[in-house]
Amino acid sequence: MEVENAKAQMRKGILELCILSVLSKGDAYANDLITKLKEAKMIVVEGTLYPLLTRQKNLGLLSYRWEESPQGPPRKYYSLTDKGRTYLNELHRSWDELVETVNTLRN
Amino acid sequence: MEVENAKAQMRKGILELCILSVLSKGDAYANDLITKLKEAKMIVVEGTLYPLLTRQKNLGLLSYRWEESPQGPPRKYYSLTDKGRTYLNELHRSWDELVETVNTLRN
DNA sequence: ATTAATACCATAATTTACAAGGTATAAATT
DNA sequence: AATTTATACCTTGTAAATTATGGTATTAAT
Repeated sequence: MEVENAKAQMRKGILELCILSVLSKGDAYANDLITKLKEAKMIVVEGTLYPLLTRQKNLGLLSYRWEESPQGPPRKYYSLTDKGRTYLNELHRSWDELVETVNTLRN
Repeated sequence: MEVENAKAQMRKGILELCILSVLSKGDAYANDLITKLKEAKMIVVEGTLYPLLTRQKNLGLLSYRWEESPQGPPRKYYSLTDKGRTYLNELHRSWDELVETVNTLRN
């Protein structure tokens, strides 16, 4: 049980990196993101995702446009901005450093 | 600035793994840990470390003994228990999975 | 006796993810 | 025409964690 908690903790803070990574490969709306992240075993729920997307948009990392849905209300498609792309690169560097750090401590 | 925040976020939840990793190589007291983690570029502050050590001790992952200091008050040396060692192995597995997940999303 | 260095710990505030619930749109069903 | 179903976005309250801050205690040196 404790391990589950630890895994959840580890995932925190990496979500941002994962979301931007998915968007770097193509625009997506919320459900796309949830599906793709779940496929990669990175679990996210709506209540976590929506505020995060809004925050990234407010920071200028993302933009969005409305698009009709084949069924139901319109979808908000998010797109990585130039600023977001730059930021993602920095995140990737930080992530690599972190992996290196853990390896160092681990031996 | 935003990147710094993100880096801090990423570090969260990985601290536990790092602390146990350091202790797996030998007993240490709080300042030892801070020094060694800082050397590996994993920044920790006292206010984070002490509650974490206490929690891990309460979970039975760590034990401790008092030892005289050459200067100043006695030191609390923490030691990994058998349970802690088992737990650390599980954390390592979780960490490897997480690295794999991020790699998948990243391409 | 006072100061300085070391060390442990507790409390309050901020931040974050998550659970839960709410609102709205469009198509299909009755 | 009205209701149901599926989809989609969003908000609020709660629980958990880190961090900032400050406090207490011990030892040695001044």
